[in-house]
Amino acid sequence: MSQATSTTTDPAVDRDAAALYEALSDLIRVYQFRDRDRICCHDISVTQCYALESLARRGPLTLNELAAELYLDKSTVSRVVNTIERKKLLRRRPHKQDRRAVQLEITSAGRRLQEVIRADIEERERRLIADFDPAARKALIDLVGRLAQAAKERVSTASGTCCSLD
Amino acid sequence: MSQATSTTTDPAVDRDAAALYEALSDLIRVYQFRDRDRICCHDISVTQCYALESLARRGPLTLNELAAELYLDKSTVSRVVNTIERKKLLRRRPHKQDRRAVQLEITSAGRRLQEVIRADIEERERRLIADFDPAARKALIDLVGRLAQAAKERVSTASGTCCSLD
DNA sequence: GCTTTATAGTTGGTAGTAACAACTAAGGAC
DNA sequence: GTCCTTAGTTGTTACTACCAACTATAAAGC
Repeated sequence: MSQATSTTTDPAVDRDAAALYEALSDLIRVYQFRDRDRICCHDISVTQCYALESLARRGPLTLNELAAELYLDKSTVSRVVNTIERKKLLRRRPHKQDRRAVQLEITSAGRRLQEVIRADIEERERRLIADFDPAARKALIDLVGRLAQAAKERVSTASGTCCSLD
Repeated sequence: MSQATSTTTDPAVDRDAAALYEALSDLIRVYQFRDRDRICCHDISVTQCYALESLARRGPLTLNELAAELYLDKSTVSRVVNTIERKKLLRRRPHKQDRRAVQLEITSAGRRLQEVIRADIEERERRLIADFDPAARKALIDLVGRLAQAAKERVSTASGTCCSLD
């Protein structure tokens, strides 16, 4: 964390930032497509799957918590939850302490489906990285993790309104 | 490229695949959000921005070519193009050789907007990686690039119907 | 050259995503 | 107990995304 967080003067960083931008937008585009394709054939959308995954990973959540987890507006999540609930993949339960809130719980069917999808995507992942040598794999996972973490921190601190910048 | 592409027996690969799955879905979720936030304040959506970016990078494309580039159905792209055209960020031109086809061309306003957004996102990218040492940055860019490439190849070969699975 | 057959793009229809704003109901402060 | 806040839902609007059906042009077959 140097003083030059606002605008780097190091040309190497600039170059790398541009390269990373390219590589990441490419990756994300392909991944989005692949996930769309992979997930939709289980009669569930990508967002719905993310929601299930969050519930599977984190246990029961309130609607607001889930919205925060997914970086979505609570109204959007409320509707997404409706759809998933209709498919009996999760349940709305009254919250123990707070009667305004709901507890969202994944059902066993939901968990099963989520497992299938996860296994499916992981299998693809496995094939992708099988060609990488172990050290490269480790580096990749580590770096992507750090990048995600860093991005997450930026988002939560800079959160709120659009274009508030920094 | 070993013989064991279908199901790896190497437990290290399995573990790494799971870890990568976690890290990448995290990253993609945050990035999608961030991009949504970043781009939408320029009165343009993420998909629209991808379309502009493709045209800026690759020059004039037909609608089908753009659809392939974005991994979207041509009907979707046709409508996305409508929206962007309405905003005068691109032009539909008759194709020279083929009167059925259209040439999609980014306008100078489109290019300017795309530049602003790219610079904006790159600035964020720069801050994210500024904390990484140069070697790690290089490794990250290289690995993400390879991953995107590998994913792209898989997608295009395994393409076609959903759940066709190799 | 004229009839298939294929391709490029648009439009219709449907479902879901996503935001903001307005609302209801419940909790907490005083 | 009124006032303010918070949890979720619903109304509204616009866009994303698919498949299927359509029009117009191009290319192949004969």
